[in-house]
Amino acid sequence: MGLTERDASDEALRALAEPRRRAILRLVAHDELAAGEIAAAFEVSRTAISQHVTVLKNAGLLTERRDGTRRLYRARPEGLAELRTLLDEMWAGALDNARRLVEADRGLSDTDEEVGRAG
Amino acid sequence: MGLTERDASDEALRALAEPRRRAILRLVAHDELAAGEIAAAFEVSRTAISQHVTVLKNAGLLTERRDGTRRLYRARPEGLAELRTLLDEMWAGALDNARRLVEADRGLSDTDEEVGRAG
DNA sequence: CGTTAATGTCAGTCGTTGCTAACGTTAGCG
DNA sequence: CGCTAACGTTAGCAACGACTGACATTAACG
Repeated sequence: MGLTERDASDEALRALAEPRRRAILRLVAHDELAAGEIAAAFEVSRTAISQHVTVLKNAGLLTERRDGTRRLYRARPEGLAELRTLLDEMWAGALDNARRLVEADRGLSDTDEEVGRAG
Repeated sequence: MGLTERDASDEALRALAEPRRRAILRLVAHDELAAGEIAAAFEVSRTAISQHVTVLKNAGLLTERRDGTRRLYRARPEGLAELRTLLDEMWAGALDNARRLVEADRGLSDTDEEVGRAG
């Protein structure tokens, strides 16, 4: 079967996988900035930044607002929230696994598995 | 350039960007499975699965336990928690932005800080 | 209407990565 | 030992993605 997963969560997760895109997102999380201002914060060309911004916009992590020839961007909290929901789902599954180990530990003292260990 | 970010969060985020790796993670979130069992759940070769598991392990999202010639894997909740923390930081920034807009609507004026430049 | 400013888009290059096939490694069995 | 089973590892290839330079587009201004 096709493994070409194409939902919004996948797109947003893949967009966040890029360090440069995360930097852009942090930049526009505090203030609404124009494309030129964003590009000025990096050493790469404006073309690269424009493409990154397009990816972030398609992923629903960014909002575009036009003001004359300029285009202002800012982070979209809803997009981040969706990502956190996806992570929470996986986290719930892992927690279910951890709880199973804890229950097994109640009845058995032979196993030496460690769960929730800060390393 | 000096933008080669190499912390654990970056590695985990990039590991989760792959749909196949997310599927593996969901698989071992419910039960502890051997490498062969994981590979049997997909159409790709065992080699590909082994490499994906290595990536997930290096990202701190997986735990390896050896039993004879077999290697059992299960999800590590801490790794997911770190990712959620990273997302929460970004989310906090976006919320700060939203709160600023709300305060502006109420007529309050606040001092803004300069944006950190990369480079 | 022509010019400039701000920005997006296209084609091509190059590093990265997910994949397969072949080989190496470790643990159990006789 | 030799043999088998369950893995990981390496080399090589094809696809994807990030980047740059050149061109297209849109809006203000005289």
